[in-house]
Amino acid sequence: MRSPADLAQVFREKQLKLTPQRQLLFGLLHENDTHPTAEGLFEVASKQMPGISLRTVYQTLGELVEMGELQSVDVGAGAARFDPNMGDHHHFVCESCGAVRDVEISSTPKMRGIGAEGCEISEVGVVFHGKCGRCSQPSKRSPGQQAKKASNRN
Amino acid sequence: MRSPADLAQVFREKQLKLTPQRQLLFGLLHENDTHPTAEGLFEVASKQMPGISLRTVYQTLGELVEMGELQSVDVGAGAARFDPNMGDHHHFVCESCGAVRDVEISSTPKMRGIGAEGCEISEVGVVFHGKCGRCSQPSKRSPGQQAKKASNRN
DNA sequence: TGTTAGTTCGCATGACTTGCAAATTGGCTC
DNA sequence: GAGCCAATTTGCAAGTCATGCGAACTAACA
Repeated sequence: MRSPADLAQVFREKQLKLTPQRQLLFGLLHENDTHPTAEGLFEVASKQMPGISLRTVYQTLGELVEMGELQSVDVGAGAARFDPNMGDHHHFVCESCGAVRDVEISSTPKMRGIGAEGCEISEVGVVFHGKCGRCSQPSKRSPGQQAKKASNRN
Repeated sequence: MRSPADLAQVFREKQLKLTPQRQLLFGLLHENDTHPTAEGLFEVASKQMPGISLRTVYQTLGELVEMGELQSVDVGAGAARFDPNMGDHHHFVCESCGAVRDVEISSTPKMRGIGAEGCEISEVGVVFHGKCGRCSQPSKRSPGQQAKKASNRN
């Protein structure tokens, strides 16, 4: 994802208005690698701009995804996550605390066998499930089961 | 997934009742490799047992997943899919017709880099998105955009 | 400053799923 | 076969996540 300043440029080119709501959301996403949900982003945004609507957050995130400036990640645990990292990467989901992390993999998997013929693959998504470093250490207190609600944590 | 007869045995062992609803659902799942949604399975089941409740379908599917006789597959396109194939495999989703297919992959991806240390991986899910053989053939009429509703098709 | 197309926002709605409690029933004993 | 009881089914309500709609608002340009 570009810097907020670059995004302003892109918006101008596309004749999209640079509203305070959008600026705030761009900024929050840019400084954020925790893969927040729309709801999570809304909560943070609300603190800085009390009147902002959840509807606007969904709207803006949807636009950014359409513009290819943001990707929507579905890790199969409730709400969609939003990831400003548009590089080639995949995700790890901690099933204990719900945190989502970007990961690299050693090689992109290839389909083979029955299903492979005649299919046009446009995208491959790899999601690792397990326990993150913090949650798998038995000595320290686990962050607890928050997978369904965790939204803006690391 | 076991045959319906074997399942009856398993149920008896676990002191679970063998109701007509369960028998019907086991049978339908067993003869089905289309990864139906709960709703899709309910529609088929309703034809053979008009009074059956969608609630019961969800309930029964949930039990089978808990028992490890069935897996719930979230391909990030609306409702969860249910897959009686418990072997090690992954999925291909046609973004045109919504069909879900089992696929094998050449090797299971490995995490590396920043995210890898200290994480306990319990499961790796790979989902290929693209167009299936039928939908990618320009000569034939495409089955159309049904990804959000397709439930029990191949 | 005036205009206007693009935005925001609240509400309603839709899809999917689960909780709850009453009614029903499978499987057991007598 | 009758009776019992816990498991199951069922309908309804409700929760979560996401989007459509239309009125009110506003950024950007003349």
